[in-house]
Amino acid sequence: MARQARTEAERENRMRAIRKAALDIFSAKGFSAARLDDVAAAAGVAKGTIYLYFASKEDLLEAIVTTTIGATLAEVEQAVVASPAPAGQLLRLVVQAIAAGIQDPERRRVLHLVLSEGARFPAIGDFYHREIIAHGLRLVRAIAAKGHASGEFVSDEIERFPQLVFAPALLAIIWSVIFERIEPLDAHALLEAHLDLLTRALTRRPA
Amino acid sequence: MARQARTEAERENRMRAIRKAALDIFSAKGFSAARLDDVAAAAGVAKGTIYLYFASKEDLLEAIVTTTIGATLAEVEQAVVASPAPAGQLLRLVVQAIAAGIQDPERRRVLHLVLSEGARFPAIGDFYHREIIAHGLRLVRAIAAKGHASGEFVSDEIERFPQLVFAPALLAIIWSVIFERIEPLDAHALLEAHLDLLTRALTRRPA
Amino acid sequence: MARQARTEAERENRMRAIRKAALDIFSAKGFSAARLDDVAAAAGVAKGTIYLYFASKEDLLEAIVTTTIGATLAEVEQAVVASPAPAGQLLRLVVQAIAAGIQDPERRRVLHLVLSEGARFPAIGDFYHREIIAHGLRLVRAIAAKGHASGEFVSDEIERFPQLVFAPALLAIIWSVIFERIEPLDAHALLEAHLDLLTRALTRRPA
Amino acid sequence: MARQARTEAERENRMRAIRKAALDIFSAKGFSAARLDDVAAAAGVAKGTIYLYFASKEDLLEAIVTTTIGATLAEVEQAVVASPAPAGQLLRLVVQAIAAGIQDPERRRVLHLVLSEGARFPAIGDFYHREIIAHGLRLVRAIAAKGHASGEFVSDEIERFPQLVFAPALLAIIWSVIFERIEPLDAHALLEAHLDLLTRALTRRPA
DNA sequence: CATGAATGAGCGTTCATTCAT
DNA sequence: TATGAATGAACGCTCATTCAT
Repeated sequence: MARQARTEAERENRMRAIRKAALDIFSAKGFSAARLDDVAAAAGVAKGTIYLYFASKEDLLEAIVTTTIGATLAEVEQAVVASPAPAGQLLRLVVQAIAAGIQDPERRRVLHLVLSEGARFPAIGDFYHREIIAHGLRLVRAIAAKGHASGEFVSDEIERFPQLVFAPALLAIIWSVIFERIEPLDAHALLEAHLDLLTRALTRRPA
Repeated sequence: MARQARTEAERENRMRAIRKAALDIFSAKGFSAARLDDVAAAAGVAKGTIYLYFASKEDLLEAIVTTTIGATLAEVEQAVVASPAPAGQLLRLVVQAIAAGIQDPERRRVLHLVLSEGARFPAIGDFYHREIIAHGLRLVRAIAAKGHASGEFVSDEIERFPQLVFAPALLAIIWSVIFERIEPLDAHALLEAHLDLLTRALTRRPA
Repeated sequence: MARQARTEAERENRMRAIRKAALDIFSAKGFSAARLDDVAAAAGVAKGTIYLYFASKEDLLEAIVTTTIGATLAEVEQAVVASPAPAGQLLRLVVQAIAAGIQDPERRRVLHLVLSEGARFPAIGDFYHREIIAHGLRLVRAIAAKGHASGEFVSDEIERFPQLVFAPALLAIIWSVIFERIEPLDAHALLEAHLDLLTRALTRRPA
Repeated sequence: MARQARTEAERENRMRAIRKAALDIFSAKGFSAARLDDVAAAAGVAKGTIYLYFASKEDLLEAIVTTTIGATLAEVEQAVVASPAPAGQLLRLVVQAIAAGIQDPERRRVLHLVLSEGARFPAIGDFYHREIIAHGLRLVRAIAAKGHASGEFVSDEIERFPQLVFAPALLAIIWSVIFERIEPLDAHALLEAHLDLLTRALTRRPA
């Protein structure tokens, strides 16, 4: 029998362990095909124990997604809001934050889960849009508006479609899960190149 | 002979109907959660009939993916190979072909299936990489090389990372499946903006 | 694999076999404690087959009850309605019909199921009251009224409480299931005695 | 000593509370379907505590039955044994004791438990027969014999089948659990009518 | 003693696959 | 070839029982 979790901290540890195990199994097999037996085994608990912490398999999936929010963007948001730096530099901060964010394999797996299962579980799509996507888009739009207003940016594409800033990161995540073993991709360098292109396309060049 | 031909045509029709139905169901529920009962019902055949045409549920999934290859890129590939047009224009052709390719909801569903299930079914990942991805990357690389050699393109980012050309399309597909209902996205305009940015960044022509 | 039931008659046979097996198991273990594995084994089918015929375990229980209605009382009802015989004799017919009805061990088991599980499954209580109880009470009341009107019966107890006519049968059923092995009870003789008492009490003829 | 006594009293209180709660839950859901979680909650103790007082769920069921013996019949037995009263009057006492006994809803629930689960748990059947049934039958037989011997009773039906005296009470219990909500039944009046019939059938009438 | 977290066997139900017709 | 009844392994979830605290 696993040590009983009587304090709140122990409880939280136990939940984390189960979520971690579930993420591994869900990522490997897909949510539907994953078996809670395997999750339990991976977490080192009995099957029934999972239900002491999560109401259902689906609830466990949602817990995985909702507890793995990157603080990354939030920090950047803070830093950017009142920064006097030029827009180009702020954009660089954002892309670098994204790059850092998808460095962690665990977070990458969570993101892939969102992409794979989000369509079937509206709660996940809603949550992710509300907590992550919306913030990211707002942030990019703010920077784009600033750059546009100051004359630093020559066009408004990323103001209209801030998603363009994040698209390569999305591709990197998917690539790492599906095609990495066939043709490796240096996600970091990819985002560097992306940033270079973005910067060159947006910022006014010296005469 | 005629009888054989008629039978063969009927066979093909039947397979198509099953694949079509399966795509609908798989997309709606996810591969694992989808039930062949529903597929059979949607295809208007008995459950056992499916097994006369496909060896297993997984085989059916692979058949869906492998038979829905866009001829689009192949055509473009033909057109581009010996074209005397400037690289920027060729790139435009490619992005427009991509835009056209993801216009069709059916193909979008197939692509989402690849993204969702590709990780679990190497055959799908392999196939998709070999038949679609590799072609696309090679095509973009060829254009990039041409543009670079002629001095039309000032940098080599998309030669090193041709994936950057496709990333927004990928995002559009995923967005349409997960976030469309929350926040609509005009995929066509998105790709237009993407092309503008890309062209400007690569050619660095005066604003 | 059990022979496929393609005709309606075969289907009905299969259903009957499953119901029969379920009755055996439910009676032996109680509805809740009974396992469908055992039912399937007893019926000679695979577990999944049960679900081709019954929507759920509970549905199977209801099917057992609703398909084992004694035609007995119905026949008596017919016979009694327009009979010119004295009420005492009609009452005798009813009690004898009851006696015959609980002779069959299978029907006795069904009745015990109703008594044991009826409290938890209102549908069963409703059905049984509507299809069996109500008929029986109405029948007895009609006889009692007739006897009373003609002066044959000197009192109205069984008109007010027709249940009194059936009570010993109920006891016999329960006794046979719980106490028979400890102290046997001759249900037939019990009902005979009951009828004697009843007749004497109602007609008050000299000893 | 005092400490021991207090502890013992507390122990008994605790057991009573658990039995009471268990009776409620077992009655509502049936023994098998009842959950000890609910019993514990209803008793205001932790689930594990139940096992400090009862060896198992089944043991708890048996405890409920064996501790809820009506003192009623025992009292009557005492009163009847050496009474000079006529048999008819003694019979009246017995039936009234029965009526009083099933007035209490708690005892009615216990009786229904015995009827529902007695078939599956021989210990319960045995106990109930030994402690309740046998006494009741012996008592009625004694009265019947007395009445017969004295010439007060004209026949021996209830000597041969003393169960007939109790049958309506059994029916009343079952009715209250299953059919009451559909068609109410006045148990007290039912037993009154039963007694009237019995008395009229048995006792010699004045010339 | 009391608690309630943990266990793990168990069960109702599902569904991909098979096969008799 | 097509059907759909039958199969039986599998899985999510439950809950009586145990045991560390």
